[in-house]
Amino acid sequence: MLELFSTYYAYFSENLKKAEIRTFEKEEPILLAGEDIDGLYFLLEGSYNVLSPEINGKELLLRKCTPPSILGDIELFQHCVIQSHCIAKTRCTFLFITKQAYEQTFKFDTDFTQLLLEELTFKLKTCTTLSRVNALSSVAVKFAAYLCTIESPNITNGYLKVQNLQEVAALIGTTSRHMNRVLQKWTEQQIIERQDDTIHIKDWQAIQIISEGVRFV
Amino acid sequence: MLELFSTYYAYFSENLKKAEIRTFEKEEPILLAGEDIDGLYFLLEGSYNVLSPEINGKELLLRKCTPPSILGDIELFQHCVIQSHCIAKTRCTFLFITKQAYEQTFKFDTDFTQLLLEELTFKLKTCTTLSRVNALSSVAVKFAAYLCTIESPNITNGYLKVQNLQEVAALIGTTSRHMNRVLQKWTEQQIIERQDDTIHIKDWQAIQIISEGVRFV
DNA sequence: TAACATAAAGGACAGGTGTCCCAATTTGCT
DNA sequence: AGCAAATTGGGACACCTGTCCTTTATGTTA
Repeated sequence: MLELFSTYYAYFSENLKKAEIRTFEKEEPILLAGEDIDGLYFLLEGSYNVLSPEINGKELLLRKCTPPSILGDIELFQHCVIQSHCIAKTRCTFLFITKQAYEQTFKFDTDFTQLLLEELTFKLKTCTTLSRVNALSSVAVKFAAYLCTIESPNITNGYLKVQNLQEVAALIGTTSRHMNRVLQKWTEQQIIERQDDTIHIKDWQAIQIISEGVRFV
Repeated sequence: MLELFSTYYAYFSENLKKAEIRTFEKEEPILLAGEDIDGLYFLLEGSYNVLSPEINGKELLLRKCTPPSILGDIELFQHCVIQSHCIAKTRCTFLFITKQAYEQTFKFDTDFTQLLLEELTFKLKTCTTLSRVNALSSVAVKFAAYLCTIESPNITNGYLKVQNLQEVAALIGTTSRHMNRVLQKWTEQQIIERQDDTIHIKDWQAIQIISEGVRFV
């Protein structure tokens, strides 16, 4: 974290008095759609999910964020209320600067604005991909892609603990009923095995093929 | 256009020697996905569509752009090839600056970077909406939303000339077969009337209700 | 005008997906 | 341990959507 701090926010060194640290616990909401925001958040450590506010009862995973990642940019520059829910998935530490600090100081710092531009273009690029996937891919593809995306942190030896099937369904914009159907089919095809609240992925390669290379970066 | 020029790109006045004008005719490709880009384009006049490169034969309307609008930002900051097709829908005039001019001059201009930040956050905001719509809305909703989006320029007295149903279908990520189905249903419901290559929208309010407020801004 | 090529509309069918609901299981409480 | 409540998995059904293919309309050439 210190390394990240020094390379990524080097210029904060002299402006650090204008920044503060904010921390959120696992599962804690960081921002909720519709509320006002007071500044920019820079994720130093931890991870959070960005979810669209629900539409006909379904929410949708827009993005999974790990450092470096910035929150509040849309709201700051578009002068609008918070657009999406942001929920801490692990304990999150942010460097926070106020709108005023941005307007008075950081706005004029080329390194800082470059940082914002890089982050925003990254978000836009991945959002474009997601939009296309949402438009043209089936639930099976999205589910497989979801599994591939969360693979590393949550899966041990191919055993995936499904925390909450409902939630995963909501995340990819479908119903748990349909998730069960997909799981059933994969079970028949010997790709997975279900036991209690765990999914054992027997044929990881098959899942990767089904995912068509899609990832929720 | 002159007004736009002066308010929007005021600072170009002294740096204008670093910029050039580029023009594209109606239907002409401005940028094609996969190619390299050489700088930033600022739309002064005209309109163009941004389409995702096709996936299983379907392309997808990502954005309809009118001034002010910027092209090449993702590619410049993410150092990647062009992400989407950009096709002129009417004659387009751009102010163009090279990567080098950006790195050497404009990068250090606060007004300029603010402009980029505003444009990028705008794109990101609308892209997020689109992503959600693509994930959770039916073809009927998207088609109605499309009609509402293009309403003003293309529709006179509720008579809409369908230039090419195939194209519209591709734009919203479906098939012309299904478009016909939707049109058929709307005809039964007395919402529209088809005659030759024209759609007469008899009940514009119904279309707006079906669109659920979605717009392809 | 006849014959052919092309494009558009729609019928038939199959598969994906959502909704509703019930049965089985798990959970929680006393 | 036993019962009530909540959760979960899955059956039945309907609708949305894509694919394939036939029919009809349009245009083109000899």
